[in-house]
Amino acid sequence: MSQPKEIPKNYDPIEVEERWMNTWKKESYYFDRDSKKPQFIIDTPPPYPTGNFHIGNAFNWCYIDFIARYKRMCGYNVMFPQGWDCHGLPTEVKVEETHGITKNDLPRDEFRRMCRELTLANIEKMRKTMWRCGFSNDWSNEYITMMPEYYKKTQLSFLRMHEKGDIYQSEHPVNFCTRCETAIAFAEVSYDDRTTKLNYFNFDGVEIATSRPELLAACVAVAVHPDDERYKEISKKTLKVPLFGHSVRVITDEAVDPSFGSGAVMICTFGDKQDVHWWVQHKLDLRKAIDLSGKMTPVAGKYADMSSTECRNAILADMEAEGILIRQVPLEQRVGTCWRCKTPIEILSERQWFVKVHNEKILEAANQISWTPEHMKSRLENWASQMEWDWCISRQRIFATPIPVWFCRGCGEVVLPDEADLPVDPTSDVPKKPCPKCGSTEFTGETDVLDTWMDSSISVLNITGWDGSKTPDLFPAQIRPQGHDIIRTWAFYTILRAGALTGEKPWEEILVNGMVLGDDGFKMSKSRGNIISPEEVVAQHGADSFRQWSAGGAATGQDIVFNWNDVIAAARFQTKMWNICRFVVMQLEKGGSEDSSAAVLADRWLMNRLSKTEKEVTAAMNAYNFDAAIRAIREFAREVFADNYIELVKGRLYGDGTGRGSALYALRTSIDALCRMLAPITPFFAEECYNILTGKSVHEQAWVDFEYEDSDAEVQGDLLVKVVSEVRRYKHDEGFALNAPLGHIVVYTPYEIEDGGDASSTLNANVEWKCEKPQLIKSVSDVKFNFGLIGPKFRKQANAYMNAIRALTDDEKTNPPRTVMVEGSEAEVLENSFEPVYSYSVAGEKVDVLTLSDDVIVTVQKKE
RNA sequence: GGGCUCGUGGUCUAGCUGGUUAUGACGUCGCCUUUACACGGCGAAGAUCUUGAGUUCGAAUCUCAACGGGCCCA
Repeated sequence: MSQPKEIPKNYDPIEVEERWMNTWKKESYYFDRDSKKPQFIIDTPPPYPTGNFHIGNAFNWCYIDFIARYKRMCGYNVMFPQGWDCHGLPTEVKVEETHGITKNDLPRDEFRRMCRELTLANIEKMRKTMWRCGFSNDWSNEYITMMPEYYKKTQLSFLRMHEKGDIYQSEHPVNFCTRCETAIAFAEVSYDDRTTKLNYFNFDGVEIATSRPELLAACVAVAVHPDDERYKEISKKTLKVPLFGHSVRVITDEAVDPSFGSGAVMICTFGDKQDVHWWVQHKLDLRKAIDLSGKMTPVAGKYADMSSTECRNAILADMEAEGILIRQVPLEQRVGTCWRCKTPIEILSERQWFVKVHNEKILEAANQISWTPEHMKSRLENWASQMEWDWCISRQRIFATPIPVWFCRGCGEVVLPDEADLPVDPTSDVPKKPCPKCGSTEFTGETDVLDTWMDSSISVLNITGWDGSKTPDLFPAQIRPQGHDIIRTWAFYTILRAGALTGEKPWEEILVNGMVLGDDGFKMSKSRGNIISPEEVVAQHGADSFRQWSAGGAATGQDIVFNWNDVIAAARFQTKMWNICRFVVMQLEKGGSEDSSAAVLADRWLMNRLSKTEKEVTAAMNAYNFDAAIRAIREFAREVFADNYIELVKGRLYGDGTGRGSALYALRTSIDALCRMLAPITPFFAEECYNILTGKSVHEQAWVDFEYEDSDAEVQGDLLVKVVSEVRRYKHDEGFALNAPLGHIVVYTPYEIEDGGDASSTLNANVEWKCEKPQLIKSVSDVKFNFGLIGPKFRKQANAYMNAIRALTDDEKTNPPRTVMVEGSEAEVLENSFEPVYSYSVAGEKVDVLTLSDDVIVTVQKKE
């Protein structure tokens, strides 16, 4: 029994949450490496430290925290680590802005130091928000990808994959952002619609349509479809490129669309991905017309040094002057752009580092992983099966993990550091040994750095303790929770890297959540002004309400529209629960002996419902269906527990006669189970209630396992509840107050019911249960069919059969004949295929009659 | 253009391994200040389940098509 406490009348989520926030210890969430419990390791997404933990992150973290807390209660040794994926352009840009510099003004080290400082400050802000949201992160397993202890592992993974031949360097076309002056991976390309012009011009006698005239200098061939009659005689000939004068072949290829433009297309190095295809397939020359900064090269002759736009205009003008520009038509196209700065990407050929993509292995691993929701797997499959280029991992930036490589100035040999010397920065460190090939001691350090996904795609290896020596004991993790927007990046690359470094799948399961949309249904963006921050929601309604919204706002995997109403409804549910809790505590504190089991009908009925609810919630939590879990909890708490049960037993509780002890037992058992089931979703609220009730922490309790089956109590209790609610409705319809005294009620039922006086007290009437048929006049008002029986038997004649039954007399409906006529032939009347529905009227007595079902009749004799 | 996904009362949403009266929340309306709660209780109104076709005795649920939204991609 708890100490009597003054329980505040109102629940103040902000006060309660801040109090627990300051009481709880971070140590209680640490993963225990010596534990005998089964492990449950979560490969948490490392967010980009922008300084703002946005609502999409918070939603994602709610799911993770529900899982972490639930699994702890189920007896798992849980690791819920927190990572930070630090490297990247936005921080570089922010530092340049803040300090009014460009990255090339400073030594690389100095610039990196500034980036690190900003990142650490941002991380600190985000940690605060996460703790306020009640997330039970394991801060002893925090990792920060920009720190030497982490990027040392990134470099080690590079060495390992290089050793195996999975990493190579080559000159190959790559997507390139000429503004950021760096190569980018396909995953970093986004697409924008734009209108441009399709220019038809005379190409040495052949009409050609192009949207990129500025690439004329880079033209290496003209292609036509092999079956195109218009170009039969020019195929395999050579043409002279206008304005530039070099000669190019005419090739034929099935991929040319004869209906687009003139049906003849010029191939440039490189206008688009298709050009790259043709370039490889037909072994064409390489003419680089655009350089890394987006300027035209000497290959462009007199147009050299122009920007591509200037060059485009100049070439069009020159074509016009030469009279070879035929016409221009508007063209809708989607153009690939840099996802950071939206500059249209160019495809340039430069020396880059690549990781080999083994599609089949990735698909194989993906198939060994359990996907929730299942259909998300197809996104990875589609992406993997259409990958054509290897993963370009080199970037021409500064704030990133350096590629640990030197080039020998004597012989050009690639020189790698010893593993023991990691981490290294080849731009400032030097190899400790001379070149193994030529003995030279002169080296050039690689200035390219690694794609950030090279850091984050080893998150699971990092948290499981990979050091390069073997596959860690803790590997693979149990689950990867993440959004569907990064399936083709983070999920894909992680599977790739885990396969390359361990030969295994990275996790047993992946749980994919949806995106958070603004309350207007659109993606949140500054320009729409529909951004909502988690801090804003928490400040108004508390973290628990926000968490309930996350759980119940949408089915798992669906995009979720932010909705203040749902947050408010969640806060109201807590108020309701708070009052239930207060009621229970008040009753318990009134004293009196408490039974050790449920003895009275309503109590047994409640225990039966509680047991069913527990099973439903457990199944939902196991399947990560948090919406179903919170829905089942709310339904039990509100409808079953508060509105039906508590109203029913108040009579027994207010008195001190028999039956009070049984009710106290039922109240305590229910509230205890509710607190524990709510603990993962509303940790603050559940803790406050549980603490008041027991003085203990709910988060140290085991998950509910309440077995109770009592089918008599279920049937009879349902009837009791139904009778009470029907009479309430009757009172309402008759204009009585619900607690007005009513007189004499008789319930005729097919079985004996002993309700312990609950119906009488709750209805304020003398309720009598009679196991007999009432003396009433009965008539048949309708027929109820059993479709499950009639359908399969009669098939197409089902309707005709049912019509024949309806046409029977009332007497026949009660005592059916053997056969009826169905569509002109005699058909057997199926046993149990229908039952008559009766209505009743009164014989003699002056009572009102309520018909609950065929065999349950309630008569009400109002008080005189 | 392709893949995935969604389209359910005014709004948001559950159900979607086909079966009798389609879930809940917010909003609306009526009644009730009953000793846990008016941030409440009781009740009511409100849905051609986007459209069309098909399968079936029976479709919100399965199939196909169309229209519309979203995401990812070419």
